[in-house]
Amino acid sequence: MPKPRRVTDTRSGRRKPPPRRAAADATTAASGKAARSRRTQARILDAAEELFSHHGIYGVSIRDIADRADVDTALLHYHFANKDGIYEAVLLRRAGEINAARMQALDDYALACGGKPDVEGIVRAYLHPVFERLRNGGRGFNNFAALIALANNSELWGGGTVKEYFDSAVQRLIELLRLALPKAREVDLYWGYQFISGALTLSYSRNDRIEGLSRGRCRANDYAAIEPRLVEWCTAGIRAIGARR
Amino acid sequence: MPKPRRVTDTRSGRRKPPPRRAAADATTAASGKAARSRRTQARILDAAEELFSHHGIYGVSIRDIADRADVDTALLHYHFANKDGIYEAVLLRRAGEINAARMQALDDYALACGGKPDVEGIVRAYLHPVFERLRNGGRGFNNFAALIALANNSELWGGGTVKEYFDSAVQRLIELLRLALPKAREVDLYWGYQFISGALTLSYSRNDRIEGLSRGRCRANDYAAIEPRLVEWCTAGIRAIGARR
DNA sequence: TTGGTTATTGATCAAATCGTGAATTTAGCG
DNA sequence: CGCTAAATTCACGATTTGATCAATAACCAA
Repeated sequence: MPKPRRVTDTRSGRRKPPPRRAAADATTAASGKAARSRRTQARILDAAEELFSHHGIYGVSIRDIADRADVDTALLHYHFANKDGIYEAVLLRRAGEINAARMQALDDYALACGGKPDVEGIVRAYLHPVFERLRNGGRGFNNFAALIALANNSELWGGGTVKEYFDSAVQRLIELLRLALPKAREVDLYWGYQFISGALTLSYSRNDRIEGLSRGRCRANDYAAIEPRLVEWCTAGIRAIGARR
Repeated sequence: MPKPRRVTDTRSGRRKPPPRRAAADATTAASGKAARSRRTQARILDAAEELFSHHGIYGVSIRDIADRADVDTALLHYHFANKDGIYEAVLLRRAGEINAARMQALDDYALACGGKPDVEGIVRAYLHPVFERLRNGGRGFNNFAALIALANNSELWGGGTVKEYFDSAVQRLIELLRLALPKAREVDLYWGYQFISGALTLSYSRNDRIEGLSRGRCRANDYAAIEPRLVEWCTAGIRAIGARR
């Protein structure tokens, strides 16, 4: 049975000298001890990200990660204390960045529309940063996204803490929708977000079903096909749901 | 590492006398050896269903299931050969029934509408059987649904085989949508289904986020609130996406 | 060079896990 | 009743897993 979840403060349990990444300068210098350390940490996280996204958190052992990253298992404990630490580090590495990008896109649009946002523009701003990264972010981001999809539709590890990293952008999204649809009821907007989230999540999850169903006419990771359709879909949905009485 | 996935034919690997449920009569007789056997199997599956839906497949051990079902671990091997067998049995127990119900609902509507289906009616027919069971199917069905949500947004065990149990109803759904929207393009209907599926899946997954986001104004399992909104949402979305040029 | 700190490895432990085969109970049948 | 086969328990072995500790390698500063 999974040991009692202790999502908070896994890091404090560490007994070995903690790596102090804080003091390191922002330069991605290719030499030096600190740089090397950072590189191995990244390699470990890349391996963990990929394996976790495929097999789920409990389906991957510390040894699996160490093998794939080509380091000793003890090194994982040295850098991340324990398995929880690795998992959290994997999520935190990208969560902040993507949320910030969404926030930025929404703010940009809020400015550009001159106080008169419309649903389609809002939805597009909210969705685009993710699709952009799905297309150009390399395999790493796609693994991360699949992992998020896994965590999002379950209460597996990190269920509590990590999801909150995305909350601020969601609140901003709803705030803008309120401006665009002043007559819509509060709860309807929240349900609308829930539906957006579900469709988006499935888009980047590891789920090939549509390929079989459509007999190859749709490819599951054809993000260029998905993005515009999802924007139209959500726009129409929100307008419909926002018109409820 | 998760042992090499062998989703197909886990049952054949069994080395002990297979339980022959085929010959059993349909009566749910409360006495007799076969009946007792069936009851314990059901208890095992109930336990497994609940645990799997919470912790994922790799997060649950055979012992966990045995403890909760209050039987010996060896009995699980006797009835289901191994962990894969239990997992598949959990899914198969309900997958056929829910798919058949959906099929029936779609057929009923196709008849009732007199050859002139409209999007809203189709969507409602497709969604209703699930929501009905989410409300009245007892905790067991809700566990099953959460497990499906988990499997649907990942490629964990059963990813290949089991999902296909739902395919026939989906094909029927799309067939009807084609009638309702003769000008829509094929691929757009498939993408539409994908978006429906995503939103629906998130609805019955174990994901409380909306409760925090809405500061308690929406409850994640308030299916009476979700169903009508989801119908409106999907109807509007499909119409929009079907009007693409 | 030397010495100290950090990063990394190798060997190993205790606990947990899956699975098995022998033993025991239970139910039906002549 | 007594026999047989199915259902269930008991005890155990092999392997895996997360984690630790001492020992070594890499780096850097004096």
